[in-house]
Amino acid sequence: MLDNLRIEPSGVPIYVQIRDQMLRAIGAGVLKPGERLPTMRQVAVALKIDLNTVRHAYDVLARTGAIAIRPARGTFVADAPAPEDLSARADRLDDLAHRTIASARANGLEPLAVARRIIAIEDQKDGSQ
Amino acid sequence: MLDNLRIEPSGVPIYVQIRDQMLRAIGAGVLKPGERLPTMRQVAVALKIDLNTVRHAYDVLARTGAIAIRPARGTFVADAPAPEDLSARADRLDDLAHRTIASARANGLEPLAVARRIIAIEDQKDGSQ
DNA sequence: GTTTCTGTATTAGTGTTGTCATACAGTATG
DNA sequence: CATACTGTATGACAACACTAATACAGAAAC
Repeated sequence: MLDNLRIEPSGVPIYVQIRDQMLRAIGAGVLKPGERLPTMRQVAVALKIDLNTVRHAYDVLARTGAIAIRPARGTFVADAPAPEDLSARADRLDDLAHRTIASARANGLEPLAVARRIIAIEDQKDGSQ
Repeated sequence: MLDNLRIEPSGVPIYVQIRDQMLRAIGAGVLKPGERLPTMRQVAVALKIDLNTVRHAYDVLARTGAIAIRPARGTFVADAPAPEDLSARADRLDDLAHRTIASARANGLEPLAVARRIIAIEDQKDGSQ
């Protein structure tokens, strides 16, 4: 897990990059429910960033229920995958939706038009499958 | 037009509120292509905000081609976009849609769910205005 | 050409965000 | 209890976003 972590100077906040990679690892099953995550320090050292930056990422994940932080013991992938995963998922969905809307507006596009386009693209894929 | 402008302390930046209301007015046909917008000062005075805040909003609108600013003469709703603009616009729309789909997939989300969420958020905004 | 209207530019204050260095406190193991 | 691990907390910093006060410059009308 640790070896797969990467951060790049893309303008995207480091803690967001970590958060996303953790979510992906959990979603892909690389990290299973109950499994222990790399410690904050391990990540900090591996990526050469500050401990608090990792903490920030873990905090967000904990707040959305994706992981459980146990002080002085470590952090673990949340074991109740059903409800917690759903809420974390809803948060990510909301986040992506809002970012897309902001992006659309910034480019003079109608958010609704973007939504319709996405639906059209997806429908087309269904037809060809 | 001027009378319909409102800003509220919602945490949303003032210039964004103005920008959105202008975009809506243009989209709804309240402001027609070629028509003159309220001057920056008129808006500033009417809303009791700074001239530069209005300028910020107008700048964003101008950068996306929604309006045309003519120094010392006023600002005007952009004429109906040329065919090339329309196709460029379609390209940007397509691009954003695809990027959003990719982003959704990378995060284990259903693109269609994101589209539906965008629609829901936008509908909610309409209702609250 | 003076006045009065337009948008433009400069500068500054305020708050938030992202990151970091450093010190702290709880847990486990011997 | 000593040690080596966990996560936690505090304070500082730079960068940025947002808003504002103020002064500038071009166009138009008289």
